Order: sequence, then structure tokens, then C-alpha cells
Amino acid sequence: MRLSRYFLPTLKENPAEAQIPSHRLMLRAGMVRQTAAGIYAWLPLGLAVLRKIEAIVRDEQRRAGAIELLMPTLQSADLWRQSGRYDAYGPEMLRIKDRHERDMLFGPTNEEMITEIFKGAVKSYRDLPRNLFHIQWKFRDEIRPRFGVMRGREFLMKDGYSFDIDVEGARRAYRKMFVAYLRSFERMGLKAIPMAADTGPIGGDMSHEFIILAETGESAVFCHRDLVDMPVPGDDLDYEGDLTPVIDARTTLYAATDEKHDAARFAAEVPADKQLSARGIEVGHIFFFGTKYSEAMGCVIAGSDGKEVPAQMGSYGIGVSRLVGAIIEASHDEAGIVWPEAVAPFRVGLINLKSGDAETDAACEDLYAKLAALGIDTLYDDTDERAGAKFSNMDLIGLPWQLVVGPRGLKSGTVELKNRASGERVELSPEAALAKIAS
RNA sequence: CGGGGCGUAGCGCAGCCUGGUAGCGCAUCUGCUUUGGGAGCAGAGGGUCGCAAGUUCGAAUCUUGCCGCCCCGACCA
Repeated sequence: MRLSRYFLPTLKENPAEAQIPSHRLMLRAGMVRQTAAGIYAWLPLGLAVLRKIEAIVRDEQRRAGAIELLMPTLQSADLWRQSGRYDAYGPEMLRIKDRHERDMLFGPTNEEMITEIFKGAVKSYRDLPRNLFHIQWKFRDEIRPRFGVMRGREFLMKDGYSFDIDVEGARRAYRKMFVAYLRSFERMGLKAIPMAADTGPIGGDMSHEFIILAETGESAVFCHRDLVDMPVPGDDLDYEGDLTPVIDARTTLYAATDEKHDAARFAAEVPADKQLSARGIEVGHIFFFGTKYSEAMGCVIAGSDGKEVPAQMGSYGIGVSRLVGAIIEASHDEAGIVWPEAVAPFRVGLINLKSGDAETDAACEDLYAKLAALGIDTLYDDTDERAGAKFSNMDLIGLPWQLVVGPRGLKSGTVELKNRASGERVELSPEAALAKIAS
């Protein structure tokens, strides 16, 4: 993409309303614009990141055997009356009337709808297990939206729902998602720590929040330090194999958010030098809730004995739009964002230090074409801004590689390659620079 | 919802106390000079001062009501 034809409205100064780094940087880097409290328009650069995250989530869900569908944002109130949640949900649910005065709502989540869809289609244990997910915009009328996309009212969420004939099956489904979540966050360059979460009336050990550590996190967290860098299963992982060792390794070490924190247990179980108290951002939440919805909505399945039982269900959420902010919180410096490669909106920023200079232009065009041929997403700054402004802007938007081309280097046949994360700069021949980027 | 704060040009702000018809920096446009880490000079354009009512000869400024936004708290992907 040529910057001269792109839409990238960056800001030199910090907008007054933005308090935390991710919010500030997303506004300054031209990723989002706020249109109302907690509601954001995603500009091209922000959308590019959102799509990258979405793609990783989708890929890992598929690997774990989940099937994608897409449910609507608007739902009928009747559906929610069946589960009893229409009254229970409270003012956080945005209620709407259509022209016929029918009660509608903008979905804050989809348990009712997926259960309704599922029960009409599946009657036999032979068709289980199934895990269905979608990635769709949600609306929750938060009391206090804040921190940009981290706590918006409208947000993009991956929500998945598993259906099993019995509790043991549901446990397997839960373990798959547990591991899929570890892999998803790992691929985004995040260190996510699963922490026991409140299971409500169901009880048991089947609810975890996935927390990433960041100073500006909304909740205080306490855990064993070894959890931070614990290795995550690689691509050779077999989801049909035994996943319990992966999970046990994490659940046996202490990890809790402040609601579940037990200071005495923390002190007793975790050696002093391993005690980590920090702040965290919740980026995912998995939950087993048994027959809560299947019973209320009549989603019954015939077992091998011919008896009908309500499906055992779980739900699995990832805050996709929140992750954009969370990744920035975890990865930025004074100059701007530092994107992990996997979610960067472009892999390379090609900087033409002297647009209009025939040799420099030609060298840039050549590199730009070669990068495209290699399938490498490149943002080519072909504008006639001054060098300093181009450097600052490129640092701000945080692309992993900056390829700097100017007359001075070209004289000796070199370009400069800068790694945004390490700050390391090397002078290389154009070919060597391409090879390094492609590797 | 309770507490605090803010709303003046695209962004950041001053002016308000003590009413007299709007200003600064950045950005934008034109020209010249510059050009490897957010240039300099000269000129130009851009504002329903959040909205409404009131007080007044006169309101960005005073009064009242409303709207919007931000921060702190209780809740959440």
C-alpha cells in the first residue's frame, strides 16, 4: 500500500480523552475514531490488525475442531424470555423495538440463540460432540465504558458453544478450548495466564479467565511466576490426545484474580521468590455451565440408551477487539506501538527519504515490487514529508520492519533495515535486506 | 448510578473571574529556502465558542435547563 493513497490520519499530539497507552496510541496511529462513548469506528490500520487477530482466533478454533457459523447481532426478546434472562440481564442489555412494537435486543452474547438453533437440528448423541463458534459484534451497555476499545460498549467477540451428551464429554470440550486459547494468545505474541474464575451456581473447576499482564490492567492478579513463561503446545499438538498434562501443569500452580485471591494460600503455596502480584487484562473466558440453557430451552439429546437428556454445554469467549488494545498495552514504547509480527497491519514500512529524487524513487519502486512478489505486506511511505516526520510516523504505527532508502545509502549501494522491536539498524544491500525480511 | 472534571478551528490549549463581537501552537493551503529523526521565513484559509432559553444596548464570558465526553468507585469479553 502506498501511503500517499492510504487513509492513515495520524495525530502528533495526544488526544485529551485518552488516558492509557493503548487508547492514546490507537487514536494517534489512526486506527480508530470514537463515535460515541464506548463505540468506535475502525479505520483501515486498526481494521487490518483486527482482521489479523480474528484470523488467528479462527485458525486455532478450527484446529481444535470448532465449527464457524454467524449469528445476527439483533435478537428477539422472546428467545431471552425462554431462558429467563430477558428480565435478569438488566440495563446492560440494549433493548430495541421494531416498527411493529416487537421487543428486540442487540445481542450481548448468544447462549439462547445457539441453543435454539442447535436443538432444532440435533437430536442424537451420534451427532455430538459439537463446538460452534462465531465472531460477531456484541453490545453491552456498560455502566462506564473506558480505556478505548478495552472496555467498549460495542465490541467484537469470538464466542463458542460446546454441546456434549455427558459431563465427561463437556470436560474434553473444555480442555480443547483451554489449550486452543493458550495457542491463540501465544501466536499473537502474548503471554496469557489462565486463572481460576468464579463458576457461579455450577461450581467445580470449570471456569478460567485468560489474563495477560499489563500495568494498566483492570484487575489485580496473583500467581506463581513460572506460569508466565510456561511453554505452549506446538503445531504437533493432537487435540484428540490427552490434554490433561498441559492443563494440570497450569492449574496446579497458584493463579487468581483479586476476586478469588486467597492471600494465605498464596503465601503458603508459592515460594516468596516466585510470588508475582501484578495487574492483568482479561482477554478470554471459558466456562462450563452444564444444562442451564439446554434445560430451560428444551435442547434434549437422545443417548445410546434412547433416553433424552439435556445437552451439557460450555461457552468460550475471546475479546477480539479488546485484544487489539491489550496487545498494545503489552507491546509499546515511548515512540509508539511495537507490533508482534503475527498481528502487524503491515510487515514492512518502506521509507523513501527523498521522494522525487529519481534514483531513490527507482530503488524504492524496485523494492516495493519485490516485496509484493514475496507476498510481504508493505506500507510504502512515498509521500514528500521530511525524513524526521516519516521516521516518527513509522515508529508510531509500529510495523516490525522499517526499510529506509535514501540517496546517501544508495551511493554506496545500501539501504537501512531497522527492527522496530529491538531498535537494531543495519546497512545492507537491497537484496540482503529483502532476504532478511523474508526469512 | 454516586463523586470529580471538561466542552472555544482537524489536534492540543488560552480567553470566562471583572460582558464590548475570538486568539496561540501544531496541522492545512501558496511561495521561497531547506531536506538521514516531527525544518525556517513570508503569506492565506478555516470557528453555529456543545444546544436552548433567560438577563443585558451588547453574552464564549453571567443565570437556568438540557446534551455530550473524560476520570475515580461498584460490574464485565
